[in-house]
Amino acid sequence: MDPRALAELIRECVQTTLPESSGLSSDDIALERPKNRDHGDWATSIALKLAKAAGVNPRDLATSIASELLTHEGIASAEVAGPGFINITLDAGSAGALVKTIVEAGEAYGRGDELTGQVINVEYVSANPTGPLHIGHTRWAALGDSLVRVLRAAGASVTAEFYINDQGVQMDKFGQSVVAAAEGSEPPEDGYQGAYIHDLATRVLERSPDLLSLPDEAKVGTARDQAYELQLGDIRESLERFNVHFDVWFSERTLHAPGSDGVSPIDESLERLRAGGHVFDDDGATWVRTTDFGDDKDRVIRRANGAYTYFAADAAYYLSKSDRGFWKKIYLLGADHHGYIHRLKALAGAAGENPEENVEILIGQLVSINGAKLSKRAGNIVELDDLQKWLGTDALRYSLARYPADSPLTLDSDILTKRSNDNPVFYVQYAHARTHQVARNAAAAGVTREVFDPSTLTHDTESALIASLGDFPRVVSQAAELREPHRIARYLEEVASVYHRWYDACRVTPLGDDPIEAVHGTRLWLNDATGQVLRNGLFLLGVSAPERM
RNA sequence: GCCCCCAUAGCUCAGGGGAUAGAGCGUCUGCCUCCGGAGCAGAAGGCCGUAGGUUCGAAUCCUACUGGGGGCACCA
Repeated sequence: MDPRALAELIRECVQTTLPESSGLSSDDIALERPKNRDHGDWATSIALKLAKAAGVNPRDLATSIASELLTHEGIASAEVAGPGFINITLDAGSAGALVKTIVEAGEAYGRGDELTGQVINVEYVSANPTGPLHIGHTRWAALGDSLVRVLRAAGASVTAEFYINDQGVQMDKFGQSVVAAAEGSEPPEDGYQGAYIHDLATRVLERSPDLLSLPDEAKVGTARDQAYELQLGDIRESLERFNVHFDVWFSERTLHAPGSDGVSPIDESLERLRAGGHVFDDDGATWVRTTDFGDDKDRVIRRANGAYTYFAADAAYYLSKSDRGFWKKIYLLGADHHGYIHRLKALAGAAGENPEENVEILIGQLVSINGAKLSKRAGNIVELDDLQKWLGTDALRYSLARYPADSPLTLDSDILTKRSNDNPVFYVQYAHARTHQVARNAAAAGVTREVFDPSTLTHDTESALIASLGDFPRVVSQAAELREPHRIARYLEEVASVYHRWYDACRVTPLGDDPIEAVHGTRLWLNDATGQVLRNGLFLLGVSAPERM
């Protein structure tokens, strides 16, 4: 019996004992795994929750529900504890049936439909194409990609998008910096520096040998656009190597570019906002009254000199996402961008959407790492490429996805480079490799999955492992709803731990010359189910699940 | 000044109202005659920043304060 079925059963029992609770749905049944295994497979506090409104004693209500539960098949025990908890133990056969379900579902196990029908755009990383990705981008890349995977697992239709800030003065500075490197002259003030700029200059010169003989304006423009293309290509390659995939690379320039009618998307979006009544002119400039939607000050969208602000591009970009059919726009931003929250929410309001529902901004705190060498190449930052070569994709992705985004994080390089259970990613991957090793050994010993008798799975570690595997769908669904992929990692560590304990206590392959019995084949199913769950979970984190290590 | 985030074991961190607050590291003690010891079992270590409040019940929700991080452009 899986948790959903159990929750439904409890709901029926509650309704039988307390008829006035007919409005209850199985989602209202708070079902949790007791921390202490002695308290059974599952516990519910439903009696505590309902007692007050019903005007009855919680323990009495719990006792009635528990005795009703006991009349149903599959429930081994239902005991009332403490103020009114009901501790439920499933019988071995009923609990173990889940094992076969998992193996048969395969990759689909854990996927759900909670978010089916939601069309979501997730924008993350969105680095300027003027230099390599650094450790901060790396955190959002790992987190964002995992979030996308988790949302998809929950049934959502998700587009992963990278917004390229390829317009504006910083791009010109970038071009000037490359020219300076090519000429061997001083870079501009606040320009880009580091060996990578010289590398880019060399590559640009290879593509455009006549660069330096061009007139100044064309020279900077050419250098800028060529270096931009090269740098963006490097960023894409870095991300693909990091197992992070974007569906859409959205160029800010396209928002500024006039269409055949001479009107740019930004021009058009300004008119749309104006038509909505949220635009006013003051002091020669054009403003959006974002204070109507909770912003702390109104925002200039077009300066008195006629130039659009960055906010104008934000607005046009937002409308583009809406026009492309995205019901929900999720932004992953660094802590230094939290000032954007009100502005983006206000844009949603000004666009006639619901700021609470259509925009979601996840602010991530800073990340740093002990023992990292700063990149001389890119000028004293910690680069994604260096981190990846140093720690490996799996360790890096896992350790970044393992923590919630909203707490500052300091990684410990000593632990990440170890190949032992100090290092959680190896602990989990090792458990997965072990499921394959056990399966190989079982096959060699003649144990097969022909027999499946879940009533033989009676050991404490077996009921614990089964219960743990049964949690996976709800963990995925929680991770999706809360936008917290780190829950997957924590869960996998739990599964790995319970699996190792089981492995220590229960053998799949009989000892010595002992005969092969039903329990061995059944345990092979359990072993394989565990491997499947670990594999499915690691996939959601973008981490490999090796069969041998 | 205003806004956002954080504060849990010596360290790095989990714990979206529930039972005795957890994991790994570090410290201490056990377990290799057989499926990988890259593992397992156990011990020690906590006024959950402070003070109030809500609740049958608060690390969790609310308020204030203290301490730390980040941010407040007609820059991009």
